[in-house]
Amino acid sequence: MSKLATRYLQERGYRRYRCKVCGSYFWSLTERDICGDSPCQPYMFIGDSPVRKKPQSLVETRDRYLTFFSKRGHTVVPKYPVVAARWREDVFLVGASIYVFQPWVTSGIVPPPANPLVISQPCIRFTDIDIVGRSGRHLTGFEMMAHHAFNYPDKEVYWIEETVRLAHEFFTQELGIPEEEITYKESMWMGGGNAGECFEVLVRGLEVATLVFMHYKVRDDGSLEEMPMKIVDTGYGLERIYWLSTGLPNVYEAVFQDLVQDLRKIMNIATPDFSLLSNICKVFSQLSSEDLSRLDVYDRVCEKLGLDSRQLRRVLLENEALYVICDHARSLSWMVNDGVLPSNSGIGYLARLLVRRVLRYLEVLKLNVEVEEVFGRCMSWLSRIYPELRDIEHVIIELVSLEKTKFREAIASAKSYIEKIARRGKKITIDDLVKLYDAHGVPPELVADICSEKGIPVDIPSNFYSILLERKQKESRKVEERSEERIDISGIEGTRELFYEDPYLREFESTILRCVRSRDGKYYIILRETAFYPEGGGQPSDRGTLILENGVTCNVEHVFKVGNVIIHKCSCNGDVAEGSRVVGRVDWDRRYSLMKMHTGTHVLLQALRRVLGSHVWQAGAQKDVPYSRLDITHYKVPTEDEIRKVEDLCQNVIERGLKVCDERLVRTEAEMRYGARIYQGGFIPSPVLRIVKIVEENGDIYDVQACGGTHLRSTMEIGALKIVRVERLQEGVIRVIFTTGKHVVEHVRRLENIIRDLTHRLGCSETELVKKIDKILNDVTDLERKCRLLEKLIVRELVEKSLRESALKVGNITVVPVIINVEVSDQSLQEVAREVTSREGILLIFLRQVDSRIILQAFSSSDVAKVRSVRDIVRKLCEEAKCRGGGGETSGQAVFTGIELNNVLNIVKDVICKILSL
RNA sequence: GGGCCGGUAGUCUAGCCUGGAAGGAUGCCCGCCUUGCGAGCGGGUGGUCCCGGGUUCAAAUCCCGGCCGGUCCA
Repeated sequence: MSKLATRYLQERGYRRYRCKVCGSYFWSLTERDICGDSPCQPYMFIGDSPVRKKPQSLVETRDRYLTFFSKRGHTVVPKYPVVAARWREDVFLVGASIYVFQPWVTSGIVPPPANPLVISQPCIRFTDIDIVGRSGRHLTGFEMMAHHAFNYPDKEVYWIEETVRLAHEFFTQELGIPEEEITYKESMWMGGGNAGECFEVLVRGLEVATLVFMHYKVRDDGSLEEMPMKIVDTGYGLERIYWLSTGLPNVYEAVFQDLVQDLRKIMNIATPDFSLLSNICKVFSQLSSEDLSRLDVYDRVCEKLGLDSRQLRRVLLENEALYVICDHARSLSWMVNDGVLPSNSGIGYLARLLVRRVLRYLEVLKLNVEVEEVFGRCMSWLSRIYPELRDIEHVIIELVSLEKTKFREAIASAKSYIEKIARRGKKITIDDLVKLYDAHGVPPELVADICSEKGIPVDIPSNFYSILLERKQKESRKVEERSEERIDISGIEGTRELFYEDPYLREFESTILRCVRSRDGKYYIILRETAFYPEGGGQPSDRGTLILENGVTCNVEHVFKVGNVIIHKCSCNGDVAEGSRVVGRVDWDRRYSLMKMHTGTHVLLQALRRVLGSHVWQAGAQKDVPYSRLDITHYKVPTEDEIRKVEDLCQNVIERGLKVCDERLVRTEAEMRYGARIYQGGFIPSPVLRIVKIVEENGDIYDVQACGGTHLRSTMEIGALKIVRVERLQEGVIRVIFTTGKHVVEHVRRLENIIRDLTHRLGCSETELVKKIDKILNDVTDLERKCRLLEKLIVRELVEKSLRESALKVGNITVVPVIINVEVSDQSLQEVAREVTSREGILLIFLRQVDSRIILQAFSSSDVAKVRSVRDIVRKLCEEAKCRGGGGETSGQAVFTGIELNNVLNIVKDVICKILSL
């Protein structure tokens, strides 16, 4: 008997059967030979929903779910961000509700926020992106509703029996689905590092929920390891359940109903016949993902349904585009709101992919509508359902617009690339198609488009994307390894951290627990307690001195943490004895500056969020003196006006002297109290978080973050904050360089010095600086021109003199040797040469002495080249004399070494006469 | 994080494979034609060929390293 057998289902009359199509075991009230999943059976609910107690909207479906479980002892937990990277480093996006609790809760280190709990968690998955809008049921973004129970060895909440009962009652009692419609298919689920047996809950061909009984950890090699915890991990597809209840032809029509209609209006697309859509969807439900992603899928389906594909292709493609737009707009706005902006690398690329796909559909369909308008409609619809998105509506539209511009540029450059190939009379090969896509971002559909416009033949293989994939897989990857300083810390418990107990402590006494001397003569000292802050969280370590009781002084150069032990790297003027008492003195001037920088970073980040939008998250930070930097997620370099607003807001917070305080909270407790916005500094590998808050006068929170740094008591101590520079670090990441406190004054002094220096050198006042520099630049250009004219005058004179005095006539050719005895630019020489050789029958030879070498430059008229090319002449010279050189038809050069200028002149004359008279 | 493509007058771009006087278009200035506009014709102007190193007699071109931009994939 299966591990998943439940008394509950058996008592209700459920029996175990085996699906004759897929071979899976499943439980059903009535006798069946098909499991009830697609593709084993087609959808049977379209136009005929089995849901008797229908919810009226998506929101109502979610509310009823949450209420149902909350009435049955579950605590409702608010949703988490979709960007999992904020609290874990193994995945980019939340792909299932359980991701929120991995690995801290699932491994038993941290208690869950409630137990049992219920949540509706937005999730994003890119695995099926190619068939979104087409399969009828796939979305990149969806809400996974879930009830979770965490069973500890000493405390069981509930397991399989109760989970199945709750699920069954939800579907039958809350939604009123007749229980003979529901089947439970046995399967196995893996994800996020855990696994377990599961039930797929199926209703008329649609999987509406998965009940996972997670009790394995997945090892790195893929094998399973039993966990001490047993976790009920369920997942109910909000969108699918609502779709089921509407009986509409596909999930998109159900979820995005009025938005789809609105888009049809502005895009001038006719509403298709729903019975046709229903038939299509039923056929699609039985196709594999691979078949669905084929370019000719619509032709095949029409054939199957006996319909004319030419007419239908367009209709179906238009609707696919509509569905893709709705889905992608929702996923994108979720991601942007959590600080993910379109970019060429990292997680940002996934956001760009969403925008690019929408742009691609609009471009291919040639719909007479701008993408800004389309997203405008989407955003105003989405803001009604997800009110937190209202703030970023304009952000989405602006960045979509930026992406559109880039896409247009890509298409333009593709056009010129294609034209170039056509101009050369070549055909467009698969290599070209790959290059156009890979390097320019233009998909083959659009290449075909451009080519047909220009009447260039092109053949696009229908398996283009699999060809691409094959090529990609050949590329290998490198792995980096880092080496760290290794100090033996065995037997030492954690160092007491005085800098947390009192961040203002600058002098302390302690005992040396261990001291290791390294090969380079540095001492690595471990104390029982310390006020020296170790490097971490973007704050550099403290410096200062340790003074031993025997008078030896250690200069603390670096401080770092290994596990819970803090290590001081020092250079000392004597031997350091373990057990000795020491007095530690922190370089307070530096540390106090760093505290101003750190608290300033929090003030600044919050100001940036408030001025630029809630999509702004910290992407990295480094505090330092005299300048610190803060990297933020944002899609363009902020304007001067925005910078000014941010600075003003910071100054306001500084002058109001807001209180800064910290507290230690268990991870889940902190998340519940303050939300995911605490994760600004990146992944923190600890079950307990130190929360740093800046609190307004009325008790509101100005800023709250999980942070391990040393902070001021009041923002007033920052003194002043000035943004020094902003720059684009990568696409979607902006670096803000700023300074605080007395370093602001020093910064101003540095600027003043530069200006003063300039005014002194230029002999003008500050206000005249720009004008003066303009004048100088103009003068320089002017002088350069005059200089060139004079150089040419000199060279011309030398040439004329040679023509008069030393030119040789060989047949019709005049050989003109010119010795250049003044320093002139190559450009002037060439320009004169061009003038002279525009006459017929001239062979001009410039000779110059440079150091011990003699440089020859030869230029000839084009008719001379027909007799003898300069290349030949120079070659002959090199045979006869000690020189190296070469050239082309009408110009060339050679270098002579170890020979006098006059000798060179004679050899040159001889050789040229000889070769020209041959 | 990795791969690929690119960086040449104010702007767009050819040349790069196969090293040998940096070319075209557009803009700008002057002149001519025209009643004027538009346009056309002629002349002129504008370049650290992204930066650094190497190879070479010679590098925009070949090699190595950086910077910047684009793009695809995890």
